[in-house]
Amino acid sequence: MDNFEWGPALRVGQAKAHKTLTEETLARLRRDIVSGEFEAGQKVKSEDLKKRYQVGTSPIREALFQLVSEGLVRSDGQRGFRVAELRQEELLDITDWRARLECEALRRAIATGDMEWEARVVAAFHRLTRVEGESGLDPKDAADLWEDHHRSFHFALYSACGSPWLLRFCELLIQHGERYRRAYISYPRISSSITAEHKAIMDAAMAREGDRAADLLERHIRHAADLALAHATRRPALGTSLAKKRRVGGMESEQVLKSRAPAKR
Amino acid sequence: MDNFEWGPALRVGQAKAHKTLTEETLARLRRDIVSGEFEAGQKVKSEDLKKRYQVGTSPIREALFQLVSEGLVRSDGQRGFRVAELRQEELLDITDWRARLECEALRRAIATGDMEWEARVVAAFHRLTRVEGESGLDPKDAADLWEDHHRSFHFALYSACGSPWLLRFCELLIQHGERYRRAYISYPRISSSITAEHKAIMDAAMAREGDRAADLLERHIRHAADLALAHATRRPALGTSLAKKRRVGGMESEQVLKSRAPAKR
DNA sequence: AAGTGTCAAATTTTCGAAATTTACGCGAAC
DNA sequence: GTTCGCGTAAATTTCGAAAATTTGACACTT
Repeated sequence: MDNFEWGPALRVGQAKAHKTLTEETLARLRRDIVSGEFEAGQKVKSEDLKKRYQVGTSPIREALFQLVSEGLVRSDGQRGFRVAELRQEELLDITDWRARLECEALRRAIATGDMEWEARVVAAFHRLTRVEGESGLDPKDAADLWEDHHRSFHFALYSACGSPWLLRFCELLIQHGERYRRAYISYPRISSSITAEHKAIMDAAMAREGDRAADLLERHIRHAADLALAHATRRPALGTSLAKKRRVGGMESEQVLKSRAPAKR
Repeated sequence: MDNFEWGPALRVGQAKAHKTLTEETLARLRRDIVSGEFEAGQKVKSEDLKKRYQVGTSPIREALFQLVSEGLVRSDGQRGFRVAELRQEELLDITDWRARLECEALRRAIATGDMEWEARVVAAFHRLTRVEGESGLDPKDAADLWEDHHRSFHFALYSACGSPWLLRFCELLIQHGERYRRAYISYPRISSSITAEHKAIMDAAMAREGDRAADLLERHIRHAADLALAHATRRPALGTSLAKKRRVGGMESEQVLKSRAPAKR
């Protein structure tokens, strides 16, 4: 509990109530970018954001600048902001480093984690499985909820790694990884195999079997990325190198592209 | 040439002229924090910064928020900003990751770097050695100048690693490492042994001997950190609780609180 | 056609002041 | 002597509008 100095970014559950408008806006904006509410490469006009989040110029810009530093947003000279593009290349990079760093973090946590860490992991896993059964929610909300808890579960696993910097790097990579996954796979179906993977990782961690846990985790990470890549190549339109985000008139693109409209309320 | 999407942070030389006030303020503020112009843990009042940098509220706050994300500044709820503290523990963490990640980056660059990369490295080294001979400057300015080129040299070495994320992580770590070094060693004397280390690393890299280069680089990084730690324990005032970090024996005590005065225009 | 220059609209950046919130001092009560 | 309240001062956050910059269109020339 002394290694959490950083990033209110990924906290969920009894998250500290966001106190300033900037913090709140940051969290919302980040969520909306990661969840694909904004398209990759899209220009974000502060005027739009002001209307969307009902705040003034300052909180918007302050939040945007933090996201620039996190790599989710890019700021072009005096020409405003854009959502970061998606490139398959980058997904590979992210996946490699996730595998490297998260496995290392998990090993360290397993080596040194105490009972409190175990409790955090078990609790996070429990919440994750609970949330998977949740019904009666708008699909988008359900996805958001699941992703929140998914992130929390992973983060809990690493939370006892003892290295704030490692934790921070994992935090960034997880976030970006999630964005790729959600962009490429319009809806993350919560297959039971994923759940099984999580359980296996947790079991290995609780049994303090570092090698096995790391191995399972690496598979888990690569599996997710492979799945995303498979979808990506199937419908190559997303964001990247295709200059114009021209909606190709095919039937397949109809349903998958342009997955969701901005915040229906 | 395609891996530099991130961070105007560490560019030097023909850096793109900072266009917005926010960017310029960010660069200046970062430099002043890293160089120790602001003390660790010190509260930074936006009013003071406005006067110091002669800009309005927005650029100040926008810059501060980016630094929060980089870990150089912390934002306490609605209670303003503080310069991040220094902890010997964290220096160890940073050093470990620098050794790991920078060596990896160097290996990759050596494996795949092209002639342009070689040219960048050689040029950066040349500038660094040139700057070391520079005389007739205010010591602080000389230090700033040297550090700029030192950073550039390291960054050039890794620039061909092919992984934007790795590069970004190195960028962050180098920055923080520099802050620790400069905080602990009030004035970095440019010993000829440091220069020799740089030359050895460069030679190994140009000879495409990855193992040797990585080994030298790791020594270089750890050497710098050890030096800093030695100074740190000699005058324990800096930052926070000295905790119980051993690492380097030496006489403690000898209170030389307060290494340098803030600001000074 | 292609290039150029100008002007207006749109957008971003920046400022300064209002609105909130926190910090501090001082007296009263226990 | 300490703790609690309360009111004022100081600082931070937030807003909205002014200033500066970019974008796009249109006419004009080559």
